[in-house]
Amino acid sequence: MPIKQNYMLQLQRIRDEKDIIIVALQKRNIDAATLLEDVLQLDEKRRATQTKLDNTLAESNKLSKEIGLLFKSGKAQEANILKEKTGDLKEDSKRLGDELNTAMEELQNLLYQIPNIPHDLVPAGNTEKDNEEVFKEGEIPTLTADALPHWELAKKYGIIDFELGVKITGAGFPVYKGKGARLQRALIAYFLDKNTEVGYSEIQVPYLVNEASGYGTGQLPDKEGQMYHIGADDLYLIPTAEVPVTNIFRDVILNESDFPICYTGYTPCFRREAGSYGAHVRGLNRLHQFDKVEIVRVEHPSNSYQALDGMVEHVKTLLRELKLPYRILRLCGGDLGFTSALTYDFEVFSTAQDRWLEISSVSNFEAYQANRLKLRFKDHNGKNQLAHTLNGSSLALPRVLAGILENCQTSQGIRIPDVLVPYCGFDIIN
RNA sequence: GGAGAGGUGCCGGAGUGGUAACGGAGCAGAUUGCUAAUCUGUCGACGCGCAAGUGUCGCAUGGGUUCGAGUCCCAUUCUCUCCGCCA
Repeated sequence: MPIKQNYMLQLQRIRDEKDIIIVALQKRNIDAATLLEDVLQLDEKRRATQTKLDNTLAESNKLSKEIGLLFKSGKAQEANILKEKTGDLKEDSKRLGDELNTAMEELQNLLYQIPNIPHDLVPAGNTEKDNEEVFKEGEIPTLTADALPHWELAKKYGIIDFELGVKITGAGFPVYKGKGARLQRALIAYFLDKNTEVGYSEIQVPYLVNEASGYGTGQLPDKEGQMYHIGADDLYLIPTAEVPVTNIFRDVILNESDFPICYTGYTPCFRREAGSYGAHVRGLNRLHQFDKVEIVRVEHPSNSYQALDGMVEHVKTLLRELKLPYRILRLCGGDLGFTSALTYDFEVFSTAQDRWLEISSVSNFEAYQANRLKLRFKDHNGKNQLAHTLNGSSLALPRVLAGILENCQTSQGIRIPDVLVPYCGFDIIN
């Protein structure tokens, strides 16, 4: 009888460090005490059941073997006597097996409710107001009185058509035209080139993923309603390239020498954004479909924070070259993603809107995703350990575009940042 | 969409009801005077144990038959080949 083989390495940590975990999760404003207690109790029940089941099965295996040998040597009568003794064992093992599966399922459901444990650096706090600004760079231009927000500029120069998108699909699906479309393509190519230059290998992945992949990176079950779901085939449109790229490593056991693993990929991203309305979703601020270039790393646990810093530095160089004013925030516990241990958000300043727009989110998931993915590596002792996964946007296109339009507007038109000119083939939109 | 074949460990590949051959890779240990060879060991998950160890489960997935299932039955799924359709 097959027993479900869920991977529960998290359990060991909960057993060992329950109190530490409870304290750490308080940063997320979660009181996990009861939940963890339930987990431990259920775990105990599960282990007790498993021991009983193992013993029952061992006995019945032994009997079967004996029966086999008796039949072989022609002692059918003795064999038949033994046969009669197997009935109870069979019943017991069926009952225990069912109990075990139920316990494991319940346990798994509880474990899915536990978010990642925040890193020490994560500041306490509830909302985005409590995020900690750790870096700021770039000149915020002084705009003239007739400066326009990007959606007006987009209309004025005919480069983005929001209404047309509404006609074809609905709100949040803009149509990029002419130089607008070309600028998007230029940004994608530029980002991919910059990423590959520093060692990320370019990859193209599917835009639809199955349920297992959604669970692997943690979008499921936490963000069930945020992804577009194709019912007929039970597939999800990806909300980020993180999902397909990281799931490359689902059920994989790496060698230590495989590290570091660095991928970059461009994909469109699809998000339902259920529940977000209002002025803040105007123009390119919040879309249902947008383009993004992503970087993903799989690292040895001892190196993952160094890798995180490296990713942050790399994203900085992109914004520096684009000459956009930006800042970096260390997300507080309340704003931290479910699966992340430490996240840095990059925000570009939208001059005409007088607000900051998130354009990148760089995170270390430590072993959280690896636990779900069963992504491990063999350490020098031959033991399997969970690897660490990281990812970051480099970058999300629409808000970069908004930043360029608003910050680079002049009376002559939109001045394209120098680094993009070779990719665009023009230096001004007018 | 129709028809057929198939899914066995890291890879290759046997196994048609009695408890996963064999070959290779990688890794570890031992040994040998040296770009290497040889020998031995070596899959994963979970439980118990300080440990040595030991038990259970795993042959695509889920059920079923049986004292016993890789092997038989049912369902699902994926891959390949041919046909159809098609960028």
